[in-house]
Amino acid sequence: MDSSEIGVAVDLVAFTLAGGELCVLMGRRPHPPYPGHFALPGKLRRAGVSVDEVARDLLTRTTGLDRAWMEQLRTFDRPGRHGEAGAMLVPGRDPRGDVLSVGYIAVVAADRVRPEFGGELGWQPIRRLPADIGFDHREIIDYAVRRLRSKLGYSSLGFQFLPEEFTIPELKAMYEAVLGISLNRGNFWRKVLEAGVIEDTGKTRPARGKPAHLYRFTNRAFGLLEEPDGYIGR
Amino acid sequence: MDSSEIGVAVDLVAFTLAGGELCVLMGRRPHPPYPGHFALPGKLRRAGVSVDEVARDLLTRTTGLDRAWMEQLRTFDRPGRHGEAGAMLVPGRDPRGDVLSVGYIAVVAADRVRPEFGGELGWQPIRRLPADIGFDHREIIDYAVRRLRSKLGYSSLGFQFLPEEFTIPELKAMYEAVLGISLNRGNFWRKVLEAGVIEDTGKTRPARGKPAHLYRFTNRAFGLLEEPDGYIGR
DNA sequence: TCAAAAGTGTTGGGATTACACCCATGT
DNA sequence: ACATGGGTGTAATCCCAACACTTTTGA
Repeated sequence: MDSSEIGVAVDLVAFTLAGGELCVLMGRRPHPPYPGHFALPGKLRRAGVSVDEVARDLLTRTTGLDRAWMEQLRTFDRPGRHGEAGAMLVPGRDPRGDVLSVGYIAVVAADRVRPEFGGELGWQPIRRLPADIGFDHREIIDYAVRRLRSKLGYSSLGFQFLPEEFTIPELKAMYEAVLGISLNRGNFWRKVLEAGVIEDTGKTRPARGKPAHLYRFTNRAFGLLEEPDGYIGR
Repeated sequence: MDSSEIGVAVDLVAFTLAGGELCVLMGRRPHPPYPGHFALPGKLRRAGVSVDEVARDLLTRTTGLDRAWMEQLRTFDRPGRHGEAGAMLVPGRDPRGDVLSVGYIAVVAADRVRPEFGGELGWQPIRRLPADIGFDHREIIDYAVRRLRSKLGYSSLGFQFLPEEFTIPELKAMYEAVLGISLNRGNFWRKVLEAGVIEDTGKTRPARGKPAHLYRFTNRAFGLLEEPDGYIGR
């Protein structure tokens, strides 16, 4: 890439629930820049291919899934500062050149995750992220976590973490893992049932005590309120 | 621009209150593409200059202001579809080529607006937008209005529409104009005073009836809750 | 029969809503 | 004095957090 050209990259922040914790998909970089560092899955946008398509391709290549909840996060841009003679004074977000990154956020159901896919990739718990993260990817992840937590409150996004059928305690555990707080059992119950967004399947799942009812998500109530903000894909 | 290259543009959605209505800054295009159509102020990003800087420069060139509340909105990208022979099948968002746009949103105080600046530019009321808007700028504006209305509820953004000193009825009128709804006078009063985000200046402004107190914004209360981006933590 | 986890009911208080009423000023 | 718009009080209601209690299973 010529130094006067601008590159456009797409970086993907894919979340899942693993081991009861909120995790993000990252890999260890084999080559410079930032060799040995962790980084988000990323790819350069080529002419004629939209960033949405690049993000979807990234998701498929890294998780094996071709459909999941995704939306654009933000564009991250910090070019390097050059002096009179053209020497670099302050490095930008990508040492290779002037590359801006369009961040995407994805949520993957725990039972759909295939960790072996994509070679070096793995799920990193958000509460114990590696210290050596390349580029500005730590900043991108922090921003993505805030957006995720925020959207959990006013959208049906949370159900994307769960399998087709789930119990209310599992639903509660998901909220607690993502938000990083603990919720009141009784109040959570009433709230989620009165919202009318889940329906009983009639089945139950054995537990250590009383078996729990299995529910499934129904978009009946959310559908009216939720905007088609960033839903990509069918 | 070569057909295999990617262009990065910045488009600015600048809002203000004019004539008691929410308005957006637009100009009429003198040249193709979309000659005679309305469009947002926009500019190509050149190497070494961040999109933030381009957006700030756009604001200065169009409104004469060098500081105002601004934030990145989203990146809009829809390249054209080409057939086997390279012929265009479906046009993209910019007929000139493969240009993605990083949208920005700005809020300008009504008393700071200089409509004569920037030649052809003018403020268009959001409720009566022109039918002939070029590119995908109508989509960008609609998205920006939704974001603006949403952020009004959980951030101090609204005060950016008003001059340094304002009355509570003026504050209420601003909220009503931006949200497009009417609010209860008495409840608005209590809510805004109990929030502790404004302080009395001691001065009054004459009105048709009883003179109204002049207040000024104090970020004391918001400062603790508001994060850099506007997300409120708990 | 006891522990563990699912599921339900009750209650007090803070926030929101609707609306009535008083106050200060120009004409 | 009266119309106009600023400013205040209050009762009804809704929502929510806290917490105690009951139910159903496995060991």
